[in-house]
Amino acid sequence: MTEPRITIIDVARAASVHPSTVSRVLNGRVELSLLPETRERVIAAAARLGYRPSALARSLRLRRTFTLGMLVPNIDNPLFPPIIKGVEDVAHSRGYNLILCNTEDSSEREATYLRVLRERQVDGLLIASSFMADSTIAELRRDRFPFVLVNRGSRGANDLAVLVDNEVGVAEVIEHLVGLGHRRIGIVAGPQTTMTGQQRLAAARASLREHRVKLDPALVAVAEAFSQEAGYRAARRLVLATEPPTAIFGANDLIALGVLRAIREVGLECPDHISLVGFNDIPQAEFFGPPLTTVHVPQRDMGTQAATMLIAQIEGKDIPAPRVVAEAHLVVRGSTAAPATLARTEV
Amino acid sequence: MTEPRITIIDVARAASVHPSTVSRVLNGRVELSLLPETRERVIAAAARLGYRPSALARSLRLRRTFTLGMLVPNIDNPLFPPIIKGVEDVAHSRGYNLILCNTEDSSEREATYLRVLRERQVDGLLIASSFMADSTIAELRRDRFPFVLVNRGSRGANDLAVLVDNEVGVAEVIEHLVGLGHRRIGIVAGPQTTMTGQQRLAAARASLREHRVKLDPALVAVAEAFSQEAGYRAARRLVLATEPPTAIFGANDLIALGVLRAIREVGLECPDHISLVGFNDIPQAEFFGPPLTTVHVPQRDMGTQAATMLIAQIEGKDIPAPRVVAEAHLVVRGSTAAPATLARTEV
DNA sequence: GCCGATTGCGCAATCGTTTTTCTCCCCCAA
DNA sequence: TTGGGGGAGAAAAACGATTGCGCAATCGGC
Repeated sequence: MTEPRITIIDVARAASVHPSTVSRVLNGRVELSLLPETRERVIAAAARLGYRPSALARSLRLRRTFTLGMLVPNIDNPLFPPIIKGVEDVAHSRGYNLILCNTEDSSEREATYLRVLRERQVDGLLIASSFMADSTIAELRRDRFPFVLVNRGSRGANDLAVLVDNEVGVAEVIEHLVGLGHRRIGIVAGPQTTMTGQQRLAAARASLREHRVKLDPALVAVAEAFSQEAGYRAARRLVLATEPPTAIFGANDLIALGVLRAIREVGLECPDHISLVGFNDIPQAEFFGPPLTTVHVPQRDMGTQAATMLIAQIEGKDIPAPRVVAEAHLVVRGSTAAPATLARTEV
Repeated sequence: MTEPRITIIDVARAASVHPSTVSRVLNGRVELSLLPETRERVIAAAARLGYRPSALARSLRLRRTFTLGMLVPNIDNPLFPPIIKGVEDVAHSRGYNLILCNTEDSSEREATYLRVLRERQVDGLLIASSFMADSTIAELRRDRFPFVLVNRGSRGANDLAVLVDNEVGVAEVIEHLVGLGHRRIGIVAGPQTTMTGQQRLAAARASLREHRVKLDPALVAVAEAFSQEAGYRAARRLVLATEPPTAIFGANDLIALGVLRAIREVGLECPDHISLVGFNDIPQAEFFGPPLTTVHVPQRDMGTQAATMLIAQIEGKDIPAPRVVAEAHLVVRGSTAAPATLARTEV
């Protein structure tokens, strides 16, 4: 730390060559021929001195950092870790590093991080943060800064993006609930400031309409975040309604957990009194009590695809399609059942 | 991207001053006096041109990156996200960035990442990765490279570390189980290549001895990782024993989930046939079916403490104590109950 | 009106690489 | 003997910032 850094110049001196020669040897450049003996001398000297190249100086000169930045809304949401792992896998195997930034759903932090990442000259950006203003994205687009949107769309026509098929996923949810006999279905939507929140709510509305099931406006609540707490707060109104729903669809699994808490708090049980469905199929969903019926999305895959697309863009390679839509399918577990009233009439 | 970068020189030209003046204005240096008018001209020019300082060049010159590196064994383990958030909070508020690296429990990846982080000249390191060889840590110590261990110890006497009080936590677990009447207690330990794995197993043995409860060697299994899958594989032997345990302690919550799966797979129920306890109290533990009895550790706090210590060390400030031991206390939920046999005799 | 202090800013070196261009030297052929 | 060619490595110019030092110009004091 305090002792002077060993530079390429020290190595050059130790090997009695010019620094530029050291650089060539260590980077394995073949354009210029080198005596095998010189090469060995340099390598030996570098090893002996414990030379560690300065990525900083290298990046400054190369104008390339081999670093990717990733903006995640909330790492506490178990949806993201697998995505991050996917990204990291690809990045690592292609020689890139990842700087991860947690925006905490705050657009102020988003802005700060974005600035910092650009100042640090990351080679590209993965944006999973859904609050980010479209204007910010437009700026990136204008600057031709490489980026890929993950799990969120943009108004920009052909921004690179890896999306989830919210329509199909939500349709399967509604289909399942209606099929079980539910007619009084509640929805705890995600924040309507996010595209995902909007899409899932719209898809639910459309799907209900298609099944000719009326959606009681009193049974629609909007959570201010994709979190358990927000889900809980939003759900309270639904479970306390004079005529509560027999099933509730939460816009993601965390919201669904909040709903579950609200259900229990008023002395009801899931799925006996109210069925519950989430979205995302976070890693522990099958262990919940009851095991959560939810929509599975290929999390890790989304990460690897996004990273692959980003690196392709950075390196100027061809990108097959600007947007990848990941399949989302319902996984039926224990949190859904036929409505109690129906069960009763059937008895 | 492709268009030439706007540098401090461009700003200087636009404001008709020398680059050094621009630097002084933008860094708010007070040693040297500047005419307010000049200052404004520079600021205006910088804003007009959309000047973005190069963190790379700055770091190179300053020999300081204002970046922290963090090595995490597995971001999939819900224990870590809250810790990471704690770290990030502090880092962010003190003007530092975080590079997060997921080592996947692979010492090879650990080594690679460590090298990369040092080449990138991070100012300090948070090490939560528990596989890391002591020799590697010794090297950091020898180089006087700032680092803080998180959720793991080291043989090095006074390395900075934020630890969990495994002894007390485990003692409470055993006390609880014994108090409920369990005498046939199984243990699924964590990898014995990690200090945490060793400590928790040793603490359990000690605590059982203290309560004069014999530990049947047939009821001790070691998981090769702190993961659900590893826990499941290790637990199968226990639940298939001729005389299975009436309670099992899993070395962390993920292992406990694996145990739960193994319990169910042989047609038993938790806690009716086998009680289950975990460790860490990961965020969704209370929603599991049954809600998991486990040891709570102040995750986010550990992160903030570790980051605070690291930054203090980097900035050469005083550090109150080299190691902080976070309290760990049992949280009783639904996965533990009196043993079935006992219940029967009591009836 | 002169001298020294102070103010305001320019100069140039530096951080550690990479890469293009240049030089030197040796060998061989005419 | 001379000129050309090519192989091996040296020189030097970037990359974009920071900062100790120095130099004018102004100001105050006597």
